[in-house]
Order: sequence, then C-alpha cells, then structure tokens
Amino acid sequence: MEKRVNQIKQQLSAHSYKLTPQREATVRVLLENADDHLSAEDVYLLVKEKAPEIGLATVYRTLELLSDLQIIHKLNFGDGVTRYEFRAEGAEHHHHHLICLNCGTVDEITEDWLGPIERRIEKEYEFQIVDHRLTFYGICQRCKGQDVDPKKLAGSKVT
Amino acid sequence: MEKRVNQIKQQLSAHSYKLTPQREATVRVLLENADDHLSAEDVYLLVKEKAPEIGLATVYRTLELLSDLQIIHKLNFGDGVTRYEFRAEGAEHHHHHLICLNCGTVDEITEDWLGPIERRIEKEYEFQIVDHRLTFYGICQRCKGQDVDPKKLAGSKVT
DNA sequence: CTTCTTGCAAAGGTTTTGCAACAGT
DNA sequence: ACTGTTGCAAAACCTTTGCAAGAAG
Repeated sequence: MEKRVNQIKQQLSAHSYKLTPQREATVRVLLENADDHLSAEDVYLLVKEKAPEIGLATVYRTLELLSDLQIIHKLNFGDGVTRYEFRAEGAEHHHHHLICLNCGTVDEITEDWLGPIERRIEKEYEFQIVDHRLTFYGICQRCKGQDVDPKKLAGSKVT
Repeated sequence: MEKRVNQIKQQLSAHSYKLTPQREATVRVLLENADDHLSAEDVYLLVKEKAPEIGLATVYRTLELLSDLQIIHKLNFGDGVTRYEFRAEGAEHHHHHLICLNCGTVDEITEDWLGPIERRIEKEYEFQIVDHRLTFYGICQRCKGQDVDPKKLAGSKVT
C-alpha cells in the first residue's frame, strides 16, 4: 500500500499538487476500502477517525481532484449520492457492477466482455468510445430463495 | 398517441390511480418528447405551457408514480439530475446510450446486444438479472474532427 | 512573500414532504 | 363525507463555493 500511496504522490506532484496530510488520509481510506463503493460522506466519516479536524469540503475537493487525475472513478448507482472507486492500475476499461435490488449489495465483474460490442458501435455509429459503464440490476445469489420486497423491484432504485 | 394515453389511463386505474388533468398533461409532454431525455424541470416547464397552474411537486409525484408502474424509466447520466424516458411497450430490456463528452448529446442504440453476456453472468455469478444499464462515453460523429476541450474528457462528467 | 490548501459557513441545486385546500365519487 | 390529489412553501439532501486563516517553499 505504501507503494500505491507513493505512486499517487508522484501523480499529484506531476500536476503540481501536494499530498497534504488530509489528502493522504483520504487516499488511505480509499485504499483500505477499495472493495466498497464509498460515498463522500462515508469517506469523510472514516477519515475523521484518523484526522478529526478534516472538513467535508476538503474531502469533496480531494475526491474531485483524484477524479480529475483519473486516479479514482465517480460512480452513480442512482441512490442520490456519488460513490468513488479506485481505478485499476493501467486498466483501459474497468469492471462492471451487479447491484442486488433486494439487499443493495454491489458486486463486481472484473472481466470486460464489451470489446466486440464496442468495435461494432464504433463502426456502425461512428462514435469514438472513451469509456463505458455497465450495470446489471437483479437478485444476488445470497438473496435467492429469500422473500423479496416487491416494492423494491418496482424500479425506483434503478436509474 | 391517444391510444397510448388511454393505455396508461388503464394502467393507472388498475392500481386505483386516476389520470387527473395534471397527470395527463405530464404524460402527454413525455410522449411528445419521447426522443429527448427530459429532467423533471424540463417536464415542468413544458407542462406549464399547457397547464400553467401545475406545481413542480406534482410533476415529481407524477414521474415517481409512472416510474413505480414501470411506465417510464429513470435515467441518470451523472449530471446531477434525474431524467426520464418512456419504457418501450413490451420491451424486456431497453436500448443503450451514447453520450458525447464534447457536446453532451445523448444518442441511443436501439439494439440490445447483451443477451449472451447476461446468460453468462446469470450462470457464472448466480445472479438473476432483472434489468441493466449500458452507457458509452465518447465523441460523437458530429464532433469528430472538431476541437475538443480536453478538460471535458478528464472524466468529471463520467460517473 | 507568494501560492496552494484548508475549515467553516453559506449558498446552490435537486428532490421530498407537511399541510390545508380541492375534486370526484 | 371520504379518499386521493394538488399547490405552495418549507425542509431535506448532496455538493459547491467564498473567504479568511494556515501551511509550505
């Protein structure tokens, strides 16, 4: 992890930004929770445990900065808050998401099967693809067989 | 279009909801602009031209209602507002979107090429898919060859 | 000294909610 | 009358911004 922090420090300095204690604490929280999809508020609360004096605005500014530098990605699962995830090192395109409509868990598919589809779109629509987002909504294997609240399936969570 | 309005009226009454003048005006605006992806504010302004006394809250409530009944879909392109689109009649899954990072235009792909991928996911992840969202970000054919603002491509629009 | 960064509070923008009035049955 | 619906205003949210103070070279 120290390696990754140092790497990010260099990415920042390459753009004349400093890795301040607040930024470092934020980066570490993101690294330590790379499997979750934290909202700005989540990050703020976790960073506060290490550095209680940090402000929410600084977290937002840091997340925006890391996002601009393509170190992290913004994600939007339609629940009203922006979430953030580390961008895989060197990955051209990232993984996809499986969102359970019953329990809300977000799982990931690390494979990217869209290559052939992208090539088809670039040709048929003359659209030069830079990135994509693919999300599946459904029932995860843990919730199968359980009772499912039909109201949740009615769609308001799916945007 | 009258046919579609009537159809919706029946879907509402099936759930003991009425097609009030406000709701009808909202539905008509959505039908007349089925090719755009209107935000609640957009819908509100258009409905106001026909029924100036309508309130924004009613528009939100109507959109939520139509969304719950799966008559329309909520869409989130990461620009901070929820957008709405008519759900294709009888369509199991809907089309995908191509968002131009330069001009912001949202185009559509009406084909759905995800069938094989979905079957693979259902098998490999034991995840029962209910719906999906697929969005490509890139440069549309109208903007190709034009100057592109590199800042826009830096990602902050892509969530 | 100069520039970047921070924390706080205020503002901004979108969406939801409380409530009294209203409409339809 | 009863129930669902509306409009308005207020509230609730998430996120951004202005600004004075602070940190770093």
